[in-house]
Order: sequence, then structure tokens, then C-alpha cells
Amino acid sequence: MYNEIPLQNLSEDKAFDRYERQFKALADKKRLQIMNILTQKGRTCVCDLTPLMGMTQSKLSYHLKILWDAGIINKETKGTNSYYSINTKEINHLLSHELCCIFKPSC
Amino acid sequence: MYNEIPLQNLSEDKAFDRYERQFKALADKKRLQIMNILTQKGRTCVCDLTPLMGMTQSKLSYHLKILWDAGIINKETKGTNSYYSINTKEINHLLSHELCCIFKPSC
DNA sequence: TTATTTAATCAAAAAAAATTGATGAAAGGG
DNA sequence: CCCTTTCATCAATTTTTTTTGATTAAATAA
Repeated sequence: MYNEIPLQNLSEDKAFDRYERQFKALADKKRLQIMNILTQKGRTCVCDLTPLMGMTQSKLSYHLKILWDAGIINKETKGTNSYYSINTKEINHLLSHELCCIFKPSC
Repeated sequence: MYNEIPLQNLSEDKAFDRYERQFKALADKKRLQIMNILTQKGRTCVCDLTPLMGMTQSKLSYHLKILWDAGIINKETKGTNSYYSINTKEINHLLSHELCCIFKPSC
């Protein structure tokens, strides 16, 4: 029993992989706070983000990587600094207008 | 160091708890598939969902509870059967129109 | 009443994600 | 060149989530 091939899981399967990763990236309060700060302050470097988030640099880098891997934030390196910002297009694609307001400067 | 109170975390803090739980509920491919089936078939009982998802009843109940606890699906019991359906209002509140189409019958 | 069906829950095990502290790499400054 | 700053990554540990199989409860049919 339960060994039969499920009815779904053929084409949507791949698409859901991406959504799973993106929702997973947002499924953490600390990462939501990071998103919110990036929304309010715009492009921000890790050194400024660290005291704002009150977490160690190592932990912050870990969380930024998860958001970046999911494609919902952008990364830009200048000298020794890394600047992160919201990937507005991707966020608009994913979230409701109301929620986008929490993660978008224009609201 | 790192003992100072973060700038944020005062009012948004509570709000993000809810979003964290909802994104966490969506952050799993199996649960996304459940959402998609409920969208396409509408109100469905666990006994019909079980073969569609190809998973044990125990596991399915676990995942349904996570979605229900997050408030993104509705539950209705009739006799010994439990019927689940999308909470369209909550999903519209959370997700983009494009994504809602994947989780909404009307598209 | 007894047996059956449906679905929720529980405890233990397995798997995945987060935290910590240390190390390493790259860019600049002196 | 040496030193400092900034940030990413690594390995080990801790925490959280998921899976599994068994048990329980509620409704109902025989």
C-alpha cells in the first residue's frame, strides 16, 4: 500500500521546489526582520545590519545566504563590504500587495 | 557586545510571529501539493486526500494540522469524516495574485 | 453490544535547520 | 610587507521538524 505513484507530482513538482525554497526563506522571524530593515533602509551593508539585528556576523551571513539563495534579496560587493537589498520583482511575484508593503519602500 | 536591544523588534515583532507561522506552513513541497489539490478539487476529505498524496494517514494529518494551525485551510467534520478546504481570504491576504491562482479555484 | 471506519494524537527515531566559535580570503591602509 | 576590516565558510553541537508505527477516540453500521 502507498506505493502507487501519486496523481500529481509530474509537472508542478519542479515548480513547487522554487516556492518551497522561497517560503522557507521567509519562514523565520529573524529573516523577516532582515527583510523589513532592508525595505526601510534600502541597500544596506552587513556591517550596518549586524548591530541592527543584534546578532553575530556569522549568524547574519548564514541567514542572508538563505534569502539570497532563494533569490529574494540582491547582493553587491564593493571593496570589503557586501551590500544587500530587496529583490522587489521577486517579492512582488510572490507576496500580496498588502504584504509587499511591509517589504517594499514605496508603501 | 551584541547585548544591546535591537532597534526593531518592538511592535512588528508580534506581527511577524503570524507571518513566520504561515510561511513555515507553506515552506514544504508536500504541503504545497496539498494546497494545490484543495484548490483544484475544492473541499476534500482526508480519506480522498490520502491516496492522492500517496502518504500515510498519520503523516497527512500532521501536515494538515500545520496548515490549519496557520489558518490557511478550513476544517469541517461530518460524521467520521474531516473535510478540508482553502481559506481563500487568508491566502489572498498573504500571496500575490499570480500565486493565488495556483491556490485558488477561480484561476 | 461488538465491530468497523475515519482521523487525531502520541512517543521514539530520523532528518533537517540553526547556532556557535574558529578559520580563511579578499581588499585596503599604513 | 604587515596589519586591520569585512564578510564568507567550516565543523561540531544544539534545536526543530518530520517520519513512523501504534494507540485512541468518535461515529456508525451490523
